Amino acid sequence: AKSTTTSAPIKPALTKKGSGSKSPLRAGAFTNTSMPTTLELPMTPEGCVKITSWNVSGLNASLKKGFKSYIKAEDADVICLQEHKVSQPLMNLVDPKTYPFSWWGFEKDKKGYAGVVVFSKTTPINVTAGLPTHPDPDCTKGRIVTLEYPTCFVLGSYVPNAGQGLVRLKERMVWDVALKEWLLQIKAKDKHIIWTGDLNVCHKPIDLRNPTTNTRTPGFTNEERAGFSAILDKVDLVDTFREIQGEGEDAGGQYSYFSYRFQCRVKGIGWRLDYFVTDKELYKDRVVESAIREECYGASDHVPVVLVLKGAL
Amino acid sequence: AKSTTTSAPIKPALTKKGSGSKSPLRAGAFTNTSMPTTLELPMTPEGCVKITSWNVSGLNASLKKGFKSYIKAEDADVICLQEHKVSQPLMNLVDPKTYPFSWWGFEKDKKGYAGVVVFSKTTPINVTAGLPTHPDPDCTKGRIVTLEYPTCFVLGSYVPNAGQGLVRLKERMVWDVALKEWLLQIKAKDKHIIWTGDLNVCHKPIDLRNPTTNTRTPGFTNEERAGFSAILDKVDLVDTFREIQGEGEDAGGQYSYFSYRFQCRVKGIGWRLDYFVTDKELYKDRVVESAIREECYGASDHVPVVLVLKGAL
DNA sequence: CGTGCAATG
DNA sequence: CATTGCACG
Repeated sequence: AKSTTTSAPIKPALTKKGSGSKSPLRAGAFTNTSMPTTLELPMTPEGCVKITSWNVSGLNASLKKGFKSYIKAEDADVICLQEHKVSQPLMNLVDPKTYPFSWWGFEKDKKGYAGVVVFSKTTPINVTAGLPTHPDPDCTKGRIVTLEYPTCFVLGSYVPNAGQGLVRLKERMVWDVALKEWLLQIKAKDKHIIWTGDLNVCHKPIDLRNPTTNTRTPGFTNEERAGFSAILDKVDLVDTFREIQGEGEDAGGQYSYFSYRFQCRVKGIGWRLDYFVTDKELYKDRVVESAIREECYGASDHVPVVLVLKGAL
Repeated sequence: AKSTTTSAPIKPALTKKGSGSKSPLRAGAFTNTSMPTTLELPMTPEGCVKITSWNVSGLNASLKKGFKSYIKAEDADVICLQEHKVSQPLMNLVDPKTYPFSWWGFEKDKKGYAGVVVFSKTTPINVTAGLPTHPDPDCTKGRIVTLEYPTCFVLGSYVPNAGQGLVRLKERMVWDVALKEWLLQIKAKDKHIIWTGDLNVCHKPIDLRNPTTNTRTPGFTNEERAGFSAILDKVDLVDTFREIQGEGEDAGGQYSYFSYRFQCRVKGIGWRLDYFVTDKELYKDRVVESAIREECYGASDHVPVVLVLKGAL
């Protein structure tokens, strides 16, 4: 499954690639609607670690549609999954020898809803379930986990959706504030921060295909965008993918989510909802690549995103 | 779709056929699990009418699995369907020119549940929705309709299931009594009676593959069997299929329902739940055939049953 | 247009 | 092992 032909340079992503105009379909864009039968992904470069984040939109369904082929092909050091939607840990989802550490989070009192899980090749020093700074921390345990490694914190998260008609926009804003507080608390511990997951926000117009018609759609309201901006500003973090790609004319058109409805995938109508957000030092000194695995569509309505870092976690 | 090669004799079914031993699979038994791609069924004999009854287990699903090919191949004069599970009439389910009459019954306050519908080439004199003799007649309108034709009443029905753990066995017994009363009322009008549908009962051990292990399973309790017996006795009706086939060693093994579970279809583990029950005079003088369309499996967990009658309705 | 659940059979 | 509606996205 793994390609042995690629021996990536240390900073490949910093040479922008795969981007294109905002025209209906970027040149060479992927429009497959099911997982490719053979999946070859670049090896993790020597001396680097790779983290992947993927909203699987239901593990049981994803398993039938190529989940494992992606996991094997990517061979990430840390795997963060969102919306597993199972009510018990699934065994042998990943090879337990390769990933001795796993942590499952479940939504309180709502079976088959949300849920995050992380796997890791190395065992973290410490694990924090949920958002301790949230007014109702118990209700966040299915949505976020903080893994402490020697050099950094890795946060795998599934940020609450504001809901149809924005009925849960207030709860979302409460979450954003609580998360900001939590990030400030762990930042005080003088370790690097890697915040990943389905953040359920498009930060800027460049991050979705149709910004003008979606200003009151969950994920692109001013409130959510401001909430995200505030976190980046106050905690002094950067959106690694955007930082690398820039905001120029040719930087758009790469998305991590394509609605199952209206044939959005084939039409290239997507949203960038899945991120790797890091502190600036880590970004500057250690980030090698921040990429969207757009070709890995079909086992979910989201595709995985990956971050490659120099050094160890 | 219709076969023009068959010119059936007037009383074909009275020569028993298709029956066999109760051994795991009857010789020549159908074990297809999806609708046959080409479906040829005998034409209605000259001077006869044909009625079909079919529990479709969800019309929308059935439509995707060959519903229309059966309807066309059978070309019945009256079509009685049960468990349509839609909340509004579906248009063009059958050709409205061929079947100018239709009547839809919906379960009160329970969308996507039960529901009967009838189509007829000739328009009945009178239509009675539901069971007027029932303590709560409104709650029976999704389950039974009585069509009055010049020479007979045709009742299309979906008899309430006693439920898991027999939690609704009492309601079922109330229904059975109410139906008996209703049949006695219409019998007083000196017309023939044809009661059809998914009657949700196996009358005798011969009517299901595993009688001994199912004495407390809904559909084969003493209470339900006695309720059915009482109707036949008190209203003086006969189970046409059993009357023709008899109760001998070779008469079993023909079923109208095969659970989706446990590969019952392939194993030939079935139940005869769908009937044509008539008054004895009609049976003696006019019934030509009472058959189970066992080959028409796959668009539902039930197969259609048909009755062929001499003369007009 | 998908995921999951719950009720129903 | 199917069907449906529902909540959610």
